[in-house]
Amino acid sequence: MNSRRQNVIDTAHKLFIEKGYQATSIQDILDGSGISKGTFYNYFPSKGELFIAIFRSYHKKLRQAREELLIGQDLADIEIFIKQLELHMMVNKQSKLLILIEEVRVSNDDELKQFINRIQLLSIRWVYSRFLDIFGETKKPYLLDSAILFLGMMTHLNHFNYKAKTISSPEIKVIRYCMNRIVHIVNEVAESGEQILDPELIDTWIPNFRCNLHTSHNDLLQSTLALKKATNKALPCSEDRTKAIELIDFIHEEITQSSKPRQFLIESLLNTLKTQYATIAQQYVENFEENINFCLNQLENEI
Amino acid sequence: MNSRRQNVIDTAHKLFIEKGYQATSIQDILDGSGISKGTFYNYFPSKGELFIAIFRSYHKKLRQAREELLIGQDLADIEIFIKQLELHMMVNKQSKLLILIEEVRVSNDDELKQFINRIQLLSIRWVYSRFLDIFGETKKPYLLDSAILFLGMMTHLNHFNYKAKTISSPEIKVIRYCMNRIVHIVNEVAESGEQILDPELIDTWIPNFRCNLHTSHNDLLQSTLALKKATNKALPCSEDRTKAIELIDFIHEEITQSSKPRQFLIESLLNTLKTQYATIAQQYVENFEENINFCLNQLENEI
DNA sequence: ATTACATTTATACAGGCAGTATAATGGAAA
DNA sequence: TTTCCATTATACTGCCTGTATAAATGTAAT
Repeated sequence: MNSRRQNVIDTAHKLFIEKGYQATSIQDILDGSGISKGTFYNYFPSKGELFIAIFRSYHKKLRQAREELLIGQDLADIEIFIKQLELHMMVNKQSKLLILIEEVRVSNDDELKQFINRIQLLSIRWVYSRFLDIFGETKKPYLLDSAILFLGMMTHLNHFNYKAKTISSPEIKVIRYCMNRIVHIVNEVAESGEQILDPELIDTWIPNFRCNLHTSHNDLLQSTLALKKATNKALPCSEDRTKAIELIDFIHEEITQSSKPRQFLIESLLNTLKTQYATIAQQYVENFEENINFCLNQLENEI
Repeated sequence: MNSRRQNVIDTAHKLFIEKGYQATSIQDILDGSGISKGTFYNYFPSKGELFIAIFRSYHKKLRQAREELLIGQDLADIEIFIKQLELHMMVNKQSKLLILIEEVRVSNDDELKQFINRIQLLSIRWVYSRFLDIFGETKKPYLLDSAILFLGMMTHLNHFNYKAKTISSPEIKVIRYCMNRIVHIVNEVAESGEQILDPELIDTWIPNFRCNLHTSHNDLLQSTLALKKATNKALPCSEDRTKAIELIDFIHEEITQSSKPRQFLIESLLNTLKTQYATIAQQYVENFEENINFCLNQLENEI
């Protein structure tokens, strides 16, 4: 049963928060969740995979919520970025995922280490891409450095601000403090031309990025064509038909052309497609959506 | 024998660098250094203490070399600070201590974790105190934040710069990059008055700081008085006597009054005392020096 | 040279860990 | 009822740190 599995995940998460990952033995988890060893290894191939399962469930929700904050907003608005950071910190505060990651990052489990590494890179890439939104293409050469600095500042300052429990500043203050710093930094380095790392590097660091993209784009193209065909059949009214086709084409282009497809846009448009033009044969829409998600996942490196 | 012990330390260090701390078993160390288990536990009470022994030997040398760079220099000179940072990075590069620390920081061994924690705090305090030298008392309220930001930036940027092996910037470029950033930051936050953490906090974070200082200062006073008495006896020439006494008093005050005694000054003066005024009974000078070192160690928290 | 002491070795052991293997048990669908 | 699958209990492998101990070796003093 799936709820049993989820119960194990929740129990383990609690224990990890209490005692730490390494210090929590599988026996502890068995005792805590009232299952037997056999069942545990039926659910998860290893302790490391259990951790990944915990992380994944949070990360997916977080990524969605983070993207939703962008809906209808100006991507260049720093305040929106700050809201996103607040969200991150809120989730991390209650789930203690960042603290656990710190611990797991250096565990014996090589697979787990690789996973964590990837997570960190993805978070750098996210900040980098948001900085690109905020500061614009002209500042691009300096934004990987800036993203790294920003995360370094945030991590450290947060850590010690957390240590100073009794008189610590609220999280939002730390966020704004670091944002104020980074805005100046970006302008400085752009002016002086100081660069440490070329932003191109980020893609080489994240494995599988864009390597299987070509084939999945091909699949997407197939399903797009099929969907358009079905649309032409389903919508006799020429006006509706044109609009629907335009919609489909836009989505397709957003995914294949943009280096960072706006997920919230795509979701909204897909919804329109499903509700407004319900006469289109469902199977084609579903197939289309499936391929879209596959591509998006690949862009996000399906962590 | 001590060289045997040192050999174990060196072997273990090599293995830790190759395979990591956790992945290196004590059996590996035994095989590598050709000793038996009994001898190992005769040398070190635990694997964690072995790690601490490795770290200590490097750290002590590093601290000395770092202080020596200050001799005869302007403490406010940023270039000197940069030289010190270069030294740090050079040592860390060959010994991989920072990487090992990252790993050990989250091990199961609570004592070890505490030790690492302390190391990190000491390094923050060091940067903070150097910032105080460089930026002056007027900027003091903002310098703990700045020290934390600086270390955060350096750590992160270095990490990823190291990752980009083939085309990575030299360390000195990273240091200068971060220094340029922090100079601007200090001025910014001083102007806008933004503060996250009160510098007073740093002393509360580092345990045992100044708690046993009183008694050791008392001991120092005793040996100072004894030395001055011996000096009076040993130096008939009134001029020499006055100079020697002034010297002793200066050292005593530097240690008891200054919150951060200048070690290079003290060392130099002690040397003068030993060579120029050799007629003073050796035992008193030695006792004096011993007490001085004890006090200094306590200030540095005898890691 | 012999005695006395400290260090070192070899080896067995305790207790804990992750993960495997397997036979017995339970419940649900066919 | 039988078949099938998830679950349980339990024992096991092989690894780890750290302890215990008796025998061997070296070393310094008598």
